[in-house]
Amino acid sequence: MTGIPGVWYNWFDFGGVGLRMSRLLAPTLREVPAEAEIASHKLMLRAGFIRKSAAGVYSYLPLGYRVLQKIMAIVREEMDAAGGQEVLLPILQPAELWHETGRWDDYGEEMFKLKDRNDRGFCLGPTHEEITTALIRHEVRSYRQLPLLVYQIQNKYRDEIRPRFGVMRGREFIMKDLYSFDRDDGGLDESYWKMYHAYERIFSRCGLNTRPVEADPGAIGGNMTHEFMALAEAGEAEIVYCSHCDYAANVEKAECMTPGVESTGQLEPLTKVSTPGMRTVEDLEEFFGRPASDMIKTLIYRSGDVVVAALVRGDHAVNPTKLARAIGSLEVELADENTIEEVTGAPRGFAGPVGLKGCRIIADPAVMNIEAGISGGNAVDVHLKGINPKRDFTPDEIVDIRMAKPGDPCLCGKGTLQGARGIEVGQVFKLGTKYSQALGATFADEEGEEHPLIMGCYGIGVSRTMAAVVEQCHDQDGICWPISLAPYHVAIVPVNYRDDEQRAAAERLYHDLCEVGVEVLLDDRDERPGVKFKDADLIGFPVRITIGPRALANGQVEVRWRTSGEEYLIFLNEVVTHVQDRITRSIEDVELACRH
RNA sequence: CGGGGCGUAGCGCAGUUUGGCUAGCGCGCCUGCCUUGGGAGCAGGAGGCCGGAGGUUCAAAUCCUCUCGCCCCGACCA
Repeated sequence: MTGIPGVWYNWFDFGGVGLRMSRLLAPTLREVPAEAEIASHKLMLRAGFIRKSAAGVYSYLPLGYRVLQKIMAIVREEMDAAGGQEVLLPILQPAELWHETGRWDDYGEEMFKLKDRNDRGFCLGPTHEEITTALIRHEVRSYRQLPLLVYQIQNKYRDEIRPRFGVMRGREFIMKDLYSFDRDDGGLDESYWKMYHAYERIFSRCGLNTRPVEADPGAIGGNMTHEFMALAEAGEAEIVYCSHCDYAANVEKAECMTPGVESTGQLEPLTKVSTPGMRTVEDLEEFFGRPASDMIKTLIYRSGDVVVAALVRGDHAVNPTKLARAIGSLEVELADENTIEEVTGAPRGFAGPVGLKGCRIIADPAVMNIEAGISGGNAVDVHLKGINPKRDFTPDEIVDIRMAKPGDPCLCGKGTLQGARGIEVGQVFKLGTKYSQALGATFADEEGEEHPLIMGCYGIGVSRTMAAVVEQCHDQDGICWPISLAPYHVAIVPVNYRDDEQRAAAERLYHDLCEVGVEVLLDDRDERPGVKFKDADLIGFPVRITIGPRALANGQVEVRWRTSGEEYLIFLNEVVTHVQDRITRSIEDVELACRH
């Protein structure tokens, strides 16, 4: 079969590279289904790409499945090019493995758990660290077999607290996971960056505008990780990036410069002030006539049995992820009213660091630069002013627990942090030995000494990537597929298919384009032209070739490019070569561009 | 899990407050005519356990109880 480079032909035939619209299962909807909120969800439903089967569980119709296949093909090419080997692993996984790593309980409610007829525990794999490591521990013995990179592209299952936005956050979703096994940190580092760069290529080949950001490793463990964020307003993640340097991070992790001392050189005496009913920073600003940056916000958090007071400047917010890290736990939550009273001796709104005894105190460095601050007095309706942190209290720890926000100065000292929202389409992790140790996956070095394998894991949300692309590539009329992912490259639209001349020209063009390997859909329906144009725009074919009476009389047809709106007439005898060339070139351009 | 909302034809909705006649409208679907450069027009037609179960009543889409499902906002994640 001749073909266009980069186009992946499935081994089970789609019925050639062409298809007639009258045969295609793509039920387009004029009206927007009530359940859809964001553009990608609406459009994927309306264009007949997906249908819902349960909350967070979707069927992919032919057009949707073709797009998925193309994404997977790109992922495969890049994983293989980076030395990955594809495997197929169980989705149904035995509970014992998950008990060995402790994640049967850690994963909790989010894991789909089930039992077989003999009452043995199983789960539907939410991820594949356990099963992969368990496989490798039996098969890899020697340093000579390293590094090893294995990956799989499969359905994963997570009983999400709140599935939403169509396939963006499903409970059943397709994910690529690659696991790297190395003998030492140097090897891991190499694997990590190999994947990092492969990800950059994958997403640009998919036509996605992504940005790698530093992230918090969270529950999965490990110590270094980047998330690949597709920039989009509908994104659920908040990121910041520097206007000057390369710094970019998830806000959960983001750091920024600690504001310097704006010294007045004058210390004030510590004074008690009666502040009836004033609980918020805003109340205090008004009452004292001082800016929020003079306030010491004191928030009581708990994590299990541990209670801590978190101190940040009044105009800053606490970053719970950083706070959790600071106290060495996975998560923290704001303490309830009772706990606050117990610890501070006052109701919520009057906590302060001076004289606070009931718990650990963690202060953000910015707090320590305040010279004469205001904070709660640990008694009803009492605040203290003139607080000098260095003089009046001693935190147990001074550590960055502040939520960075747009406008804050970057650590580089030159730029300012900008804000953006992103869809997390991929993540690369340095895992270390957490799983290899728990599961006893070791190798023998040159001396015959056993060591745990050093692991990394690297995920791509394949189905989510599809939604992210639609989120970035659409307009009022529908989806604008990048050529590399389009379910078909070209739609041929005869204005009136019943017209003999138009039909003959359309059929010939259809045949010729198929023959040179262009993926083409012929709209042979007996519909009025408006209907066919609307559907073509909605589905998002990169190229539309319209065959109408006027141009056809001159032996011409109209070529229109979906994304740019570029439109021109071309002679029938040139159109095949022309379209094939342009499509080939635009695919190759993207591929070349991401080779360096 | 907390808060809010919704389940009536394939899709979008009205009707529910104040129980009552054959359960409606638009889109889509089927048949015919007509029409063919941006979701045409006319005529005819099919399609409903009004989410489910129980109750109140002469009578329930409508009132009561219980249940199931879905959506949105929050805490989690590819």
